[in-house]
Amino acid sequence: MQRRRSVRSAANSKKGRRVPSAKMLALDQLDNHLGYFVRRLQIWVFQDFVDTLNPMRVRPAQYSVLLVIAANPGNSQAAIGQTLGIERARLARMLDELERRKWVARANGSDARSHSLYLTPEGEKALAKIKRLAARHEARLAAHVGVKRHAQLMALLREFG
Amino acid sequence: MQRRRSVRSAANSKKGRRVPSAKMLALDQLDNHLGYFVRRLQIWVFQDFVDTLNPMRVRPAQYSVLLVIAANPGNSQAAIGQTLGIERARLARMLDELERRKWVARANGSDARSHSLYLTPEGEKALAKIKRLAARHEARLAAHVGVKRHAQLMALLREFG
DNA sequence: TATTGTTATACTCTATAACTATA
DNA sequence: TATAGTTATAGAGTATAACAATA
Repeated sequence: MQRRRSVRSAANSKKGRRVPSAKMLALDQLDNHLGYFVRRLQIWVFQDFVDTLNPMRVRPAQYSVLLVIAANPGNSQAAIGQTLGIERARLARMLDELERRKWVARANGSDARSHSLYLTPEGEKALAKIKRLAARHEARLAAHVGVKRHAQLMALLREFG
Repeated sequence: MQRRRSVRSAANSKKGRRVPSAKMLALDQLDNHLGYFVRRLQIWVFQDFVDTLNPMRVRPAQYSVLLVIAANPGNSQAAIGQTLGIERARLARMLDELERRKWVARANGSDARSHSLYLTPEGEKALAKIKRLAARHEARLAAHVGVKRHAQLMALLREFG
């Protein structure tokens, strides 16, 4: 269900196409758009997260869902989705996958329309491993942007929202 | 080819499903991941960009390509793609679309394998309008995160990447 | 009537592979 | 043999709509 390890980490490998020393062109107005830099950083983060978490085959959105279920057991799909900004149709299919892997269980709540979400014991164990890998990713990210800049960015973005 | 104006800006409209005052759950470790905040901000930026640029039907990646072609006329697809980190297969199809709209022209370069990219006069005119809308988006973004924070984030990210 | 969750469709973006035509 | 560009396929993520069961 998941793509195999990214080739990025194996750049210039026997199979990989040689990457010529990137000719960088003028960015013009792009240099004045915060969104451009945010996007470039976000792509790096996403890629490194996927590579680092590859042993557990977990993607960023799945990780966020597992964390929020673990921290708020018994909540509905609607609550999880609203917290993380994940669309309910997408979350339903994501939970199908997490349930298939026996990490998450959908129980029946008081309101018969909704499900109460929990991690299974197996899910708790998996999440412990996942958290260790996620911490490793975060350390790489800090090294990538610079430890000081990482702290400054974190402070600015956290106080914002 | 492009989706109609997002419903987000028309939240709680007659057709839209009512959004209950979002119940926010504990984020746990997510609060220590820079990538989480970057991702949330990136989603806002992307959505606002698409909404603001909707009159010209231009998406962020298209905008970046138009800008870089305009600032570096005559370059190859490979050079544009490397500068912006856009995969060549994706760029080829994006240029098909921009050529179809008569904004971009692919000329033959010295090397018969490559194309030299230019904006057409029509493309130049369109880009002028697009730049005005993009500036409006950037002002909204600054208001959204706070003008001071916007400047701080810009400085941090620009000096980094 | 409104909400929760589900299924389905369509489009964007990313990742790959295979192909052509050149070099 | 390698490069520039194209075409094709698959998966993730997002946006919508429509539906069943329940409130």
